[in-house]
Amino acid sequence: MPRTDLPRPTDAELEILRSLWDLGPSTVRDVHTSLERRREIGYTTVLKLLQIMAAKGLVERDETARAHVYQAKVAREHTQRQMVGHLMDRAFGGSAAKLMMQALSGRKASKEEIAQMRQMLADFEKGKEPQR
Amino acid sequence: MPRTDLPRPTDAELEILRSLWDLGPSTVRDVHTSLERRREIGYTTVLKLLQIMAAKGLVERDETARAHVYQAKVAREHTQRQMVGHLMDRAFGGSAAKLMMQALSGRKASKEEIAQMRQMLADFEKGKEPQR
DNA sequence: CATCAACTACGAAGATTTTCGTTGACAATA
DNA sequence: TATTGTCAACGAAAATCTTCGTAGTTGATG
Repeated sequence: MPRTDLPRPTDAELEILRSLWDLGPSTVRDVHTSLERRREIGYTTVLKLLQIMAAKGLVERDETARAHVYQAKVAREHTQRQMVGHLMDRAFGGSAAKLMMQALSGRKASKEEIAQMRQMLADFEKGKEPQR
Repeated sequence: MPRTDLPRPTDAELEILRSLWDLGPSTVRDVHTSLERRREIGYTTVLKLLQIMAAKGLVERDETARAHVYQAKVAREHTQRQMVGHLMDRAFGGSAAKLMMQALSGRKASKEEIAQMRQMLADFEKGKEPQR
């Protein structure tokens, strides 16, 4: 199984992935409609990006119907892990604690979020892999 | 005071900044020597990057001596916050908890680090701004 | 069937980033 | 002083990323 690690998505690619993760398998039209709510972007731009992403292996294409159906081939969590790992290495010397410090700094985090994080730490210490 | 927010550094720029943060004010030669320990990179490449970064305001240049001396104009913590904030927004829907989850996932974090994080959460809840 | 709408493929322009070679100035030194 | 080494400036190639126009195909509709 030629499971080379897939490349980190670029900014524009991440936007697309976010749509796909939310929408599930979608046509170019679907993705474009979804993205256009956030910003102006041409239909063929989205098409091209999806084609490129298919070539890279980031998405999968079903050509059965005339309007091809794309779906994310990388899981949201996998990509998140990949990206945060990259940042942690390059900007935080690999320290999760420092990363977290700056993540909280200057932001408001809800009680629930704090509680969630506390729970996570407890679980993690018990050797549980973080969920989701 | 025209203090517009400085741009996020690119990958190569971040590399340079890491050197400058560690070394303090340095000549191009210093930075190049430091970077070359990690990977092959031409001297003029580093020079050019520093020039670009000076134009962007990411570093400051002292031209007094023949060999100009550069120093980071953005603090490490500021840049870290900026970058992690960006990632949190674009890939984690703004959730620090989710970010942290993936940061821990699949990694080993030391007892000390966990304790540190726990302390941070406690402090944060008390309204303390994270330190450093 | 002729027309129109929706779709993919493709090329390529534009923007940004990364890289380095070349040039000319200056300084150290033989 | 002639030579050699170090430096900044600059332009530009190369690589990557983003954007979209145009062309051609297919399916639906009058």
